[in-house]
Amino acid sequence: MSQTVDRALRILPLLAEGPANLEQVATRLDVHKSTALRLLRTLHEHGLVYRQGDQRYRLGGRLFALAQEAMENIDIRATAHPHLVALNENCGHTVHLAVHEEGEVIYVDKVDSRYPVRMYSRIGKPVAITVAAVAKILLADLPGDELRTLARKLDYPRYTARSIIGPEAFLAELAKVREQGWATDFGGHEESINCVGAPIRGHDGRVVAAMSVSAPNVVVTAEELLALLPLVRRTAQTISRDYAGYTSR
Amino acid sequence: MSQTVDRALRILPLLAEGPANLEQVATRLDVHKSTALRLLRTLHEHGLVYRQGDQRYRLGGRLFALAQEAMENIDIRATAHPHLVALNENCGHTVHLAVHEEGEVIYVDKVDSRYPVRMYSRIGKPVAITVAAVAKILLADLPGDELRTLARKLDYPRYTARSIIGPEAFLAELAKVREQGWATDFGGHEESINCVGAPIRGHDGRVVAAMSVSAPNVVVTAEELLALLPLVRRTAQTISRDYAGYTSR
DNA sequence: ATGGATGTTGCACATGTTGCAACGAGCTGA
DNA sequence: TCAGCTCGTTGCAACATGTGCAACATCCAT
Repeated sequence: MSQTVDRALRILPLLAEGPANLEQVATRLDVHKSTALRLLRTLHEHGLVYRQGDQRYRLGGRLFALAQEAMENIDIRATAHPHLVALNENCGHTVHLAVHEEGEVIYVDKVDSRYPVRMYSRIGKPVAITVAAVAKILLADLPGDELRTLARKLDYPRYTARSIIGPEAFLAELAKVREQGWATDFGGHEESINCVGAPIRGHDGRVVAAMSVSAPNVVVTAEELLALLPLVRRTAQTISRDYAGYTSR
Repeated sequence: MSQTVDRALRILPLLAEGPANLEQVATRLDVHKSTALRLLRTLHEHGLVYRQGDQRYRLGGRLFALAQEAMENIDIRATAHPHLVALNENCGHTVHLAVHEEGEVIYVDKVDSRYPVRMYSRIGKPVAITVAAVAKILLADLPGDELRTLARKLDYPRYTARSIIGPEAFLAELAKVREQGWATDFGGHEESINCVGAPIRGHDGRVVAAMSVSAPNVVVTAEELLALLPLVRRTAQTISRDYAGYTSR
C-alpha cells in the first residue's frame, strides 16, 4: 500500500538472512543506493537495524525488545503459564503453548524438560505447521472454506517418513483432530520426538491456543506419552476455564 | 530521515504498549486517520502488526520470527553456547550471555538454573544497564568520552537499596570493573539475586560480549557465588580463545 | 599515483503521500 | 424505526516527499 514503507520493511527479512552492505540491500530491493541509504538510516534511528564495525548492516536489538513486549501482551500466556509449569513439574517433559495468527503458528511459551535430553525449539519460532500437534489443533478450528484455501497454499516438507504430505492427508488428519478434541505428532517433525496436545478454548468455544507435551523416544515411548493425554486435556480445560472467567471482553 | 517510514515505525513501540485501534494510532502519531490506516495496512501486509477480532491492532508474529533469526546471526552465540552449557552443568546456576549495542545491553543466550528457584529473565530482554554485572563489563570497555556521555544520559532507577545511583558512582564502579577484569552485582537489581560476570574478548582485546552466573540468596550466599569467579573467568577466556580462532574476518 | 569499489551528499523532478470530505457500517437510545 | 453517534473506509486534488542522478568522498589494492 505504501511504497516507501513497503521497501523499508522488505529490508528486514533480507537482513535476517545475514548482514549485508548498502549495495547488496539496494540491489535486492531494486532501488538506487541513495534510496536504500535513506531507508536504512530511518530503520537505524529506530534501532531496528544495527551497523556493525565493517559497515554492514544487521538486524538491531530493538527488534528483540519489541518482540519481547509483544509477547507479554498475549494475555492467554499469563493465564496459562502457571498451569504449564505445574504440568511440567508433574510429568517432567517439555510443555509448549502456541497460538495461531494468519496462517502461522507460533510458540508463545515453553517450559523446558527436566531431562537432560531436550528438544530444540524456541519461543517465537514459527511451528512446523503441517505436522506439529499444536498446529493441527489450532488449524482444525478454522472455518471449512478458509481451511481448504490454506491447506492448498501450504508446503508439505517431508521432514521424516511420517510427515503429512499433501492437502488431502492434512485435511483428513485435521478432521480427525477436530472430532476427537486432541492431537498427536509421532515423529512427523523429527524422527525421535513425539508430542500430544490439546486445545484451549475461549468463552465462545473457539480455540484460542493449543498446548502440548513433547518428549524424545529415548526418554519415553509414544505409548507412555499417550498415557499422559488425560492429564494434558485436563490441564487445557483448566486453563480454558481460567481464561474464560478472566477475559474481560 | 524518511517521514513516511518514520511514522510507520513509530507505530511499533506504540502497539508494544498494548493493542490500539485506528483512531488511537492516528492521534498518537498526530496524522490523519486515512494516513494511519495506510501505514497500518502496510505493516500488516508484512506481518508486523496483527488485527485482532475487535479490529484493534497489536504487534504481529513476524516480529518474533525476525527477532529469532536475528539472534541466530550473532556469531558469538554459537561459539559460546556449548561452554555456557558446560558451565551450567558444572555449577548448576543460571548462566547468561549478553552483548552491547548502541546504549543497550541485551541478553542473547541463557542456560537455566537446575535449581527450582529461578530468576526471571528472558533472551532479548534489555538488561538493567546501571546495575547488572554483564552491563558493567560491556560498558567498562567503551572509550572514555563516549562512556561519560552515556553515563550522563542514563536513568538510574533505585531497584533496591544497593542499586548504583548517579553517573559518578557508576563511572567509579566501571573503572573498578575495567581494572579488575570482572564484575559483580550483589542485589543491585533484585534484592535476593547475586551475579558474577566476566568479559569475552575478540582478537583485538576489545570486549565483544559478557557472561555471568546468577543465583538467588536462598540457594547460595554471595561469598559462595564469588568462589565460582575463577571458573567463570576461565570459561570466558576459553570462549575468547575459541572466538578469536574462529572469527574469519 | 592510479584505478576501482563503496558510501555519501545536493538537487531538480514527478511520484507517492497527505488531509479532506463524503460515505458506510455498526451501535444506542428515544 | 429512525435519528444521531462513533469509528473505519474510499476517492481525489494539492503538493510535500521520496526518488534517481551525477558528482564527490573515502578507502584499499595495485
